[in-house]
Amino acid sequence: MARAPAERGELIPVLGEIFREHGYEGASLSVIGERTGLGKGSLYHFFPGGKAQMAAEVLDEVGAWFEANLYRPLRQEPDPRRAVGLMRQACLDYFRSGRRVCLVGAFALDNVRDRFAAAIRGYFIGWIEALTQALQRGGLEAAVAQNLAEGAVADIQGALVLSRALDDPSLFVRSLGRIEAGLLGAMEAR
Amino acid sequence: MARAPAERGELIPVLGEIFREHGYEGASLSVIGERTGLGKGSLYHFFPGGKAQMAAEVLDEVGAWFEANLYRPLRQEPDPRRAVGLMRQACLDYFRSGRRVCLVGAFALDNVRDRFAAAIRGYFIGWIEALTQALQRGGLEAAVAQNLAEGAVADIQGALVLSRALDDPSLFVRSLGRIEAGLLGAMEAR
DNA sequence: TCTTGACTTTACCGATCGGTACAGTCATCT
DNA sequence: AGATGACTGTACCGATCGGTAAAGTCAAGA
Repeated sequence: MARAPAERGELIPVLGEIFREHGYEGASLSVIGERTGLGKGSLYHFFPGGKAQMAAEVLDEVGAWFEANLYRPLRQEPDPRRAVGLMRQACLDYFRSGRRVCLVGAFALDNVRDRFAAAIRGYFIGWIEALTQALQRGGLEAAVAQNLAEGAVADIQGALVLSRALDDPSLFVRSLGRIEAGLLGAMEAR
Repeated sequence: MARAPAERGELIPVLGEIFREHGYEGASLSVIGERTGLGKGSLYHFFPGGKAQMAAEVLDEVGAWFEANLYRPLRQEPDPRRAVGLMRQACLDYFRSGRRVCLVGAFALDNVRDRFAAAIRGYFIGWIEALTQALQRGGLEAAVAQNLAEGAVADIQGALVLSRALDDPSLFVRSLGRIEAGLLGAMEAR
């Protein structure tokens, strides 16, 4: 960043990136101040609740993005095969082909999970439900669709872990292809 | 812990649990001291390299456990179907049916990844290679086996993330069943 | 009995943590 | 021009961070 943002709203994505890179505990106020170009005074003016409020708003924003760009298309796209394709593309974009980590997943593994349990839970529940709906529209039975959806979401999270562990973004891209193929195949088999 | 361990070796698993629960940055020396029952003096007597050495030795121990209880059986068990079953059971045991997080996966998402990159990479490479070998013994072509192995390891990591996010260990148990079935099915289809 | 050395206890170090207080700054409105 | 209020810079708070130093404890060996 290195310069002050025009609006408070522009601050949230920057904070998101900081939490993604450093984790909650690792994102110290000095790091945040440095990256946002804002002193503590300004930060506490915008976020009287301090770091916890910053993280909460970032989680909200992430949740809203996924709702608008992933869950809603999954629920509304009439062609379920196309819906799954949209999900794949949205993931590729959002996670920068595996170079970007899932903030919510990282928080889930961290000991801050308890503090943001509701937001974390809502993020994944929303994803699984939306994907389940799409799969049901593809002719799959509710229980089967739910199981497949859980597996696919878990697989995406795992692919992010693994591609970061091996420092190999292509693994994430490949994984997404395999996951999409698996879902399409299941719907194909009716 | 609450009491001093008889041997230094008994310290490592305790440290592992601490890092699993608090992450690297969250595992402060005061937390470590409290849980191990050891003061800073003792800790630095055993680990002159401080927290970094503790984490490194924990990673080594975890790596050794997986080598002995997962990778080696995967490579050596003559019946590949049984090998996959052993992997499932070992994961259920080690990850306490999803109640326990994968330390290496958590480190991979954390910003300490770079510091322990080699150990993290080795852990996952070893797992993927061993599983790939088992799948090849099951009649699968090298490239196919490698792809399936990557996917299975990622899926396990993702199941850990998801079951912790939803606070639902049963999701991990179910996922492991699905993963095993997928691998067995692929070998079945030759 | 005296010595040795592994281990522990305690006090301390400078740095940094999240957070607070408050005096400025500065564009906008009256 | 004067007042308002959003925003910022800076100094500071007590607590805690990772790490060091050194005196003290104590069982085993000579």
